[in-house]
Amino acid sequence: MDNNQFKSPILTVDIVLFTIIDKELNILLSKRDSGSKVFSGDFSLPGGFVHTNEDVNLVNSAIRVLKEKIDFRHSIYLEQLEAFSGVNRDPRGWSVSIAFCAIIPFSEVSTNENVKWVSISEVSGLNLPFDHNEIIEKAVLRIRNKSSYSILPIYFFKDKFTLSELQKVYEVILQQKLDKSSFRKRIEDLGVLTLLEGEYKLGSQRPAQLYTINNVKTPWFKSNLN
Amino acid sequence: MDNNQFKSPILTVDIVLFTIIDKELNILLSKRDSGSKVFSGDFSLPGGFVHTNEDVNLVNSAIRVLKEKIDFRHSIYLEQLEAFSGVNRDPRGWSVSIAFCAIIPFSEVSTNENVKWVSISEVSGLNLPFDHNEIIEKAVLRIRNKSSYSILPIYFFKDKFTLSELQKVYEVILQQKLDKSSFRKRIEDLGVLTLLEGEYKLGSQRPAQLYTINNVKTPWFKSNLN
DNA sequence: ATAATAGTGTCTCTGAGACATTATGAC
DNA sequence: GTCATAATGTCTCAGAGACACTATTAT
Repeated sequence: MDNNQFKSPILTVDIVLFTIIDKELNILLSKRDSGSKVFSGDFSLPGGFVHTNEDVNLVNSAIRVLKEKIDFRHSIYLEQLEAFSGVNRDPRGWSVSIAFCAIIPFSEVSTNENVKWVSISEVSGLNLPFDHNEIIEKAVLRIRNKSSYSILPIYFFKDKFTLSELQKVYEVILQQKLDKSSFRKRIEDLGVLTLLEGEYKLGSQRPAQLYTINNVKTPWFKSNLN
Repeated sequence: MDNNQFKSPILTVDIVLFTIIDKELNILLSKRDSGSKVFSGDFSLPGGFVHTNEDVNLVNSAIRVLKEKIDFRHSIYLEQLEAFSGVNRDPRGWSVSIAFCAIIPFSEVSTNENVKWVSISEVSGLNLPFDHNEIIEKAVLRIRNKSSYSILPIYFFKDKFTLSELQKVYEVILQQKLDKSSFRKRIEDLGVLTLLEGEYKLGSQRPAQLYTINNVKTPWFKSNLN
C-alpha cells in the first residue's frame, strides 16, 4: 500500500470525438506534437497528460485537451468510455489512458492544419499509434449501441432539427433504414422534444416542423428497464 | 505533452465484489492496512496501487488486489466500471481510481478478520472513505441494469443450478418478482444453458432439472439491438 | 391423499415494423 | 396539375406478463 515503491504508470486521456460528415460518422485525428517523445508528427486520437495543477478531474482534462486542438463554442457531449491499460500499450512504459466518447454538432466542426476528420470506414484502414484503433472500435460500438435505445443522436444537432433529419442521423449511425412511422412514435412518446411552434424548415417540398430538445439528458427508450 | 512538468496523479484500482447472502446483494469491504497513510484501520472497498513491476494491465492489478484480500479458487467475473478522478477525492492529492465490478459465487465466499461482507442496504448507511459510497452506488446500478437484459446473474453460481434458483437470483438483484413462465422462455430462448441430462436437484418436492452455462460470455436478451 | 415446488399452456395486451394513405409546400 | 417530402393511419405479428393448469417428488 505504499505508492513510492513502484514506478507510477503514465496517465493520459484520449478523446474519440464524433461528428457526421457526408452521411457518415467521422472521427477527429490530430497531428502529434513535434516535441512528443513517441509517434511525433503522426496522426492519432487527440489526447494528453492530466495537468494536476489546473484540471479538477478527468472530464476537465478531456475538455482542456480538446480545446487545445480545435475551437468550439457550443457545448459538446462527453462521456467516459473506458480505461485502456497495460505494460506494452505505450513505448514509454506502463500506461493508462482514460478514453472518452464525445459528440460535436456537424454545424460546429472547425478544422486547422493540425487536425483532420476521418470517416470510420477510412479509419479502420489506418494503423494508428498505441491501441487507438481498438479504442475507436469500442467507441463506435458504444455510440451505436446507445443510439439504438436512447436519444443520444440529438447531440449531433446544435439546436433546431426536423424529425426527418433526426431519423437520417439515426440511420447513419445504426447503418440501417428505419421505419418513419415507428421512429416518430418512439421519439415523440419520449416527450423530450419541444415542438417549435410556427417554425418550419423550408425546402422545395412540404415544410417540416422544427423541434428542439428539452433540457433533459439522454433518456432511454422503454425497451430498457428503469 | 511533457510528462515531467506535472506531478503525476495517484493511480489505484478499487473493486466492488458482489455476492448474494441471505437473499440480498452483498459487497466485500476490507480493513485498510495499518501502514496506510489515510483511513488506516477503516473499512473500505478493497483496492490498491498498480504494481508496474508485476501487473500487465489493470485487470491483472484488480485480480491481484482481490487475491491479497480473500481466497478464491473459482474464477470470478470481472468488469471495468469507471474511472473516478479528481483533485479532492483522496486526501493525498490528485487521484484516479479505476473501479471494477466483480461477482463471486455465493458458494465460494471465504472470509477472514480483515474483510467483511455487507449488504447493500446496510452499506448505504455507512460513511466510507474517499468516494467509495458513490462507486458502490454506480456499481449496483450497473449490475441491476445488466441483469435486466443479460444473463449476467449466472456468475453468482459456481456451476450447476436450477431455473428456479436462477430466477430467485434475478429477483434478488432486480428487487421484483418475475413471472416464471416468461422468465423461463427468455432464458431458454437464449440457448446459453446446457441441460445436464439426468441430473436433478432433490428436495422435499418435485426434483428440478439442473443446468449449467455454455462457455458463452454474457449474451443479451433480444430486447436490445444486436 | 396432501403439500410443495417444477414445469407448461393459454390468453391478452402492447409495441414495433410493414405498408398505405393523406397533407402541403415548390414549381 | 406534378413532384418531393412530411405526417399520419391501419394492419399484422411477436414477445411479455398474468394466470391457470399439469407434473412429480416426499411425507
